[in-house]
Amino acid sequence: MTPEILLKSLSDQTRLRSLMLLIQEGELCVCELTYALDLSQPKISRHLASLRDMQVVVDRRAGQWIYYSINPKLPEWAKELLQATLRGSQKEKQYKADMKKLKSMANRPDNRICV
Amino acid sequence: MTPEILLKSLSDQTRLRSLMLLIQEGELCVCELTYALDLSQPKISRHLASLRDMQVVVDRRAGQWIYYSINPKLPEWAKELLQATLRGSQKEKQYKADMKKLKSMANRPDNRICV
DNA sequence: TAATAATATACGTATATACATATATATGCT
DNA sequence: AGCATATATATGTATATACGTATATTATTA
Repeated sequence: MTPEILLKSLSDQTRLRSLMLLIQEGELCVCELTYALDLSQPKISRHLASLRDMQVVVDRRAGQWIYYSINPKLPEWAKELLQATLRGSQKEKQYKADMKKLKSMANRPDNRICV
Repeated sequence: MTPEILLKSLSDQTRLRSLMLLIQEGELCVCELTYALDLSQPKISRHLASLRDMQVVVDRRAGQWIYYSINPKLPEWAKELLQATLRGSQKEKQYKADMKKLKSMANRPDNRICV
């Protein structure tokens, strides 16, 4: 992982919003992100795929659902960068709205691994 | 300053390389960055202007030279994000080469404010 | 096995971003 | 004033990136 790759992954708003939720929630499936961010499924899927390709996140399949989470193997500087980003994001309206929407989602798949 | 803006400013390699040198050196003029990064003057100038517009850096004129430095008013999370980026960058070949080139520059303007 | 749900991908298009080159502006010096 | 140096900007072009829509894939359930 290089700063260039990690920063590129954070340079798009959809990926940034997704990652901020992932940091907070541990792991989320595509449908949860689609709902929370109010964006189309292909759009979320495409951005998550690019995050996976860049090894910023990892995925695991659980039945129909594919759960994404921050790659635990990220180097320390990268994790700290993400945490700093989160601290900055938590002041933003958009971030707060996203979290609220996520929490309000009915029928969230609950077979997740708790983190 | 928002994460979106700061991260966008870091998503281009020229801006990233410039910022990494600025963090280390305190302040640098356009000609020093042009030399250290081995890029055209307009390219450096354009990117520094965009960093200034985004308020990531500030500038001051000293005679013919215009010195750029990290905006001291950046919020804490942003400074920490930049430091984390620096820690990641210091492992990279490119970063090391840039620093080496900078140090090797003859006739660096020396009327800088020490930081 | 058919139908449904969740996710992924392909493809054409639109937009943003960076680039090189040329030119303009500002300062210092003689 | 005239010239050199440092920096900035304008312009057209190329490239990267994101987008919407349609379709494919994979797993579950009836």
